[in-house]
Amino acid sequence: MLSIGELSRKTGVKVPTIRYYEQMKLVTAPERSEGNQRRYSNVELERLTFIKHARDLGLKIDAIRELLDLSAHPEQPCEDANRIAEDHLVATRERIAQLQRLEAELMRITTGCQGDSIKDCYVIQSLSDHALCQDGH
Amino acid sequence: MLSIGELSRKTGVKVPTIRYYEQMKLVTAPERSEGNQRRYSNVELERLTFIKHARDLGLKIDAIRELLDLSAHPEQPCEDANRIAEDHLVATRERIAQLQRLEAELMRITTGCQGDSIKDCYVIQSLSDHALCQDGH
DNA sequence: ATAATCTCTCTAGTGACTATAGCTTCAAGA
DNA sequence: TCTTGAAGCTATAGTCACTAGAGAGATTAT
Ligand SMILES: [Zn+2]
Ligand SMILES: [Zn+2]
Ligand SMILES: [Zn+2]
Ligand SMILES: [Zn+2]
Repeated sequence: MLSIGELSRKTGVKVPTIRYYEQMKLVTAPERSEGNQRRYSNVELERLTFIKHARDLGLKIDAIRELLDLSAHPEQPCEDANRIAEDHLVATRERIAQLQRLEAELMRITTGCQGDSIKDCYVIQSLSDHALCQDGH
Repeated sequence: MLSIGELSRKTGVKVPTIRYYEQMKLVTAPERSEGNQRRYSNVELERLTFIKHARDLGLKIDAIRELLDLSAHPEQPCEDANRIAEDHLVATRERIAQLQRLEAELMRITTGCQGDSIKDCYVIQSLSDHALCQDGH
């Protein structure tokens, strides 16, 4: 049986975050010691490891909840799990594309200023006037 | 003189957001009509246009506040403005790089599943076991 | 036994908005 | 002028995924 601190060290999830996940019903409330402290078994260790990995990959809590529910039904088809992962991949790609447009614009802006005074600063001018931009953001 | 709705339409910033910016002291409280409604001049239109553009480029409110303060002193050197823009460019690039690592991992995961049942689902397995990943995230 | 560390609950704060409720004001048509 | 409907007002709470802090109690090591 693990204390919350030990579970935290093993998973890399911070102690207050574990308690937050319990509140959000992402993990079920574990057993308690005589003195009311949480005591975790390997089942919870594995579940929290799953959650951590999914969060690190950028999945939202709701998506993770769905995936956890699905993994509790091993005989069901896995199309829903695949769809969740694919949707997240698509969203990630869209986010990358958007950030790349911003990157191009920011590069143009930062390299355009010769470091004179504010009244001639190309950074300030560019922010004041979107017409100087190459792209629609 | 513009009402808040007209200002919203001209800038693309939603009405509640304009009021929020006023609360955050990003824009100063404008004049009021006899009936206590906000009335904006072109000064505020330009300022809000600047803010909108900076937000669209991903700058944080605090950075925008600094840039607005700087642009009020036209004779000062502009190195601080350049630094803010460059810092944001660096942060944007880091974010892109991180998302690209996630994208690669998600692509591997989503293409790895042949759509069988949950107990054989490669999506679920990958989330359970970071050792299957190619990269550290 | 004592000290150091951990854990408990509860509340509030973060960033940048968004939504709702219940009210008042404004502008335009009849 | 009266009326109606849109727009605006304030204040409060909700979003997401945590993070910080206070003040009390539990556990562990010496
Ligand atoms: Zn400059
Ligand atoms: Zn632009
Ligand atoms: Zn699958
Ligand atoms: Zn991984």
